[in-house]
Amino acid sequence: MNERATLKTIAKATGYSITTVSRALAGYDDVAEATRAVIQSSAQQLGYFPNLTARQLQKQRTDTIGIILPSVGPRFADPYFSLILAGIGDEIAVSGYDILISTRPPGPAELEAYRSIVEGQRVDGIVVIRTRLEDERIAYLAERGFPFVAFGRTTLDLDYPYIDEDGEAGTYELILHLAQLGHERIAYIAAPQHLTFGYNRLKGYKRALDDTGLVYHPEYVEVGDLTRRGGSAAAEKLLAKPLPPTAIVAANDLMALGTMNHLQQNGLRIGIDISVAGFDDIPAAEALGLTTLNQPIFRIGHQLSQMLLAVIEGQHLAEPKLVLKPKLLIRASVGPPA
Amino acid sequence: MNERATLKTIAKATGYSITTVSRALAGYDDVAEATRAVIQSSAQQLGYFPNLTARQLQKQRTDTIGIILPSVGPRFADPYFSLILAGIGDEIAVSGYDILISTRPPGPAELEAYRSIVEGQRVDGIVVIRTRLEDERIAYLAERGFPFVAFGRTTLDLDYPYIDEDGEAGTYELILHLAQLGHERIAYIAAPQHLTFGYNRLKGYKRALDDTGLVYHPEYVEVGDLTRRGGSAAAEKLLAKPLPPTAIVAANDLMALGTMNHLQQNGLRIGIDISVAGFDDIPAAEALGLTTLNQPIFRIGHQLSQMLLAVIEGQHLAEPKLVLKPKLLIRASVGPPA
DNA sequence: TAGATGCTCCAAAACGTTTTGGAAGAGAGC
DNA sequence: GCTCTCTTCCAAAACGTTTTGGAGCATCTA
Repeated sequence: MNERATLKTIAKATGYSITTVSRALAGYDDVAEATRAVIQSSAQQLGYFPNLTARQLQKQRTDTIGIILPSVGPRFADPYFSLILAGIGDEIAVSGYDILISTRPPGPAELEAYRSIVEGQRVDGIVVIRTRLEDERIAYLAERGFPFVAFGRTTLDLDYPYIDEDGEAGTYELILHLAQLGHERIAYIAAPQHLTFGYNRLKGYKRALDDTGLVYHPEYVEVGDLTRRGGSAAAEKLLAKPLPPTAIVAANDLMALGTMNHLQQNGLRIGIDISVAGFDDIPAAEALGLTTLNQPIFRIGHQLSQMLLAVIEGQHLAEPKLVLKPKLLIRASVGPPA
Repeated sequence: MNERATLKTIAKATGYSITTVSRALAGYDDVAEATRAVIQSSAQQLGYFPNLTARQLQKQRTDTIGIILPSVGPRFADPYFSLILAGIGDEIAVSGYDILISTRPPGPAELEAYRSIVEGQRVDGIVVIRTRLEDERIAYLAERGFPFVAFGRTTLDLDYPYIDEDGEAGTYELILHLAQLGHERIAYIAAPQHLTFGYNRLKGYKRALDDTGLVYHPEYVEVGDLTRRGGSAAAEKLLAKPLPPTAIVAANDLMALGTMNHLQQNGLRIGIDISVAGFDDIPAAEALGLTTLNQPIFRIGHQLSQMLLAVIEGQHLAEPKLVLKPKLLIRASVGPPA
């Protein structure tokens, strides 16, 4: 690395002051066009590029937004995260913003990362994804008054902008569909219940059972860890019941895939001997004919970006709270009970 | 946002100088334990947190590495990117680093982003992923002498650290396997040929045909855009040939999935009427029984991180160039020709 | 008692930028 | 000749940190 050209370098080279050099390059009109030309050509020749860190310090803004991701291995392979990230990154880029990503295990280190990023002034705003019912991250950001938007609601009594899916309504519709097909023993592989979406989706399951006159049996509900493996393990337990379910609904597609794996290994024909459904509509779902609920995560990422930028600029949000109903996609993995 | 506490605030509050406050908090031993205690408690009470931007400016390092991702919509959903990102992020985090992500469309804006991030001193190092045969990004970084590692080789005559898969050997082995099963018309859906991995994988295909006495027919090769849709479109063209292939190999799993979709829609049974194989072993591949080549992308991300950190610290790399052979996974999507 | 040694502390410079508040000089108007 | 207004420029402060190179003072040694 050869030494970098700074404003001072150019100032020395051209004989003008640092101020003038700065203003010339920034396009201010209190510098003569002739001098501007001289300065610009000198800058060009020296390969000058402004030190963005210094600029950030001075301007007190970073043109960067932060996202903290849960680590814990390849779980991140969860298409959910990559899609939302793509949506956010794509959209935020057109406004000239970048994304700062910290990966932390959930827990104290995670909150510490939020503090570090916020108090350390490394970003102008934050997107919180996969909210929890009592989300300390949101509590912190709201209390701190720092610009942020969330993908997901909480049970906290706080006023903050978010987008969320209506996981309850989606699951409700799906269960209803199964009930109408004649299923009476519908098992559910739930997501961890401290996660908002996990809680809401399970709520939809229970409400649908209620409304269709079916009884809610806790033994037909397993909690999974959102991975394929977890889905497979839960399916195994459900199949071992004295009276196995005729349909298994998973709280996300990844677990539904795991369920399908396990069922097939046991010689069951999906959609004929037993029905399976998921939630998310990840790319593999279509390929496998998995009945699921689609939410346009990529576009939600776009919208979250736009909302966050508005918040950062202190604009008033027309719709600070958005709850989107997912779309039921019926595919071959679901059929009437055997 | 209430006003932030700085070193100056603490200095005023405690009566010590900024220097002493700074050194007390940084743990230097030239400050009395009594004063340190006073300063620490004051910092605590004022909720002090160092401004990381200022620190970066002073220390001339950011503890951040940069990655520039191609934008272009949901394509990013490509599990490739999310996996490598997860691998890098996970590993880099344990050393206290963060990741700065810019998403740019390939082209001049992309190179500009590299310049901005490098010259603007926003990161200490960069990971270049999905290299191209003549990669201007690598040319730039190498010429600039900036710390970086790449996932992928180039044809440039430059000495830089990288990890790459042996896409040629992998594809070669796969084609060989098909040939041994008796396939004679093996079609290939290639990746764009300016991408290193695309070029290498196709090379393996050609070499395998040669070595097995099969003839390379250009009309059995389509170039796809790496998406499901692209795979499906390519498969359609291949099926329309006067003498359709008995096996279709795609340069990545996503296109293989698209191919499977298309074939199934046309009533063909995968692995029986026609064989399909991919490359990458994305999560869906196992679920669908897709024969493919596995490369441990997540772990490669880990290794790339470690290499980059070593480069940043100026260490000598034991193995600056690594080419990994992918592992052939034979699944139900492949069988003898009908 | 002079000098040396340790322990605490701090002023100032530095990182590289932007912004503030003029100053110097030229030309215009009276 | 004097004031006013433009135009062009710049010194200095500011953003918040770390580092450099001492200074002041008490205690110890010879």
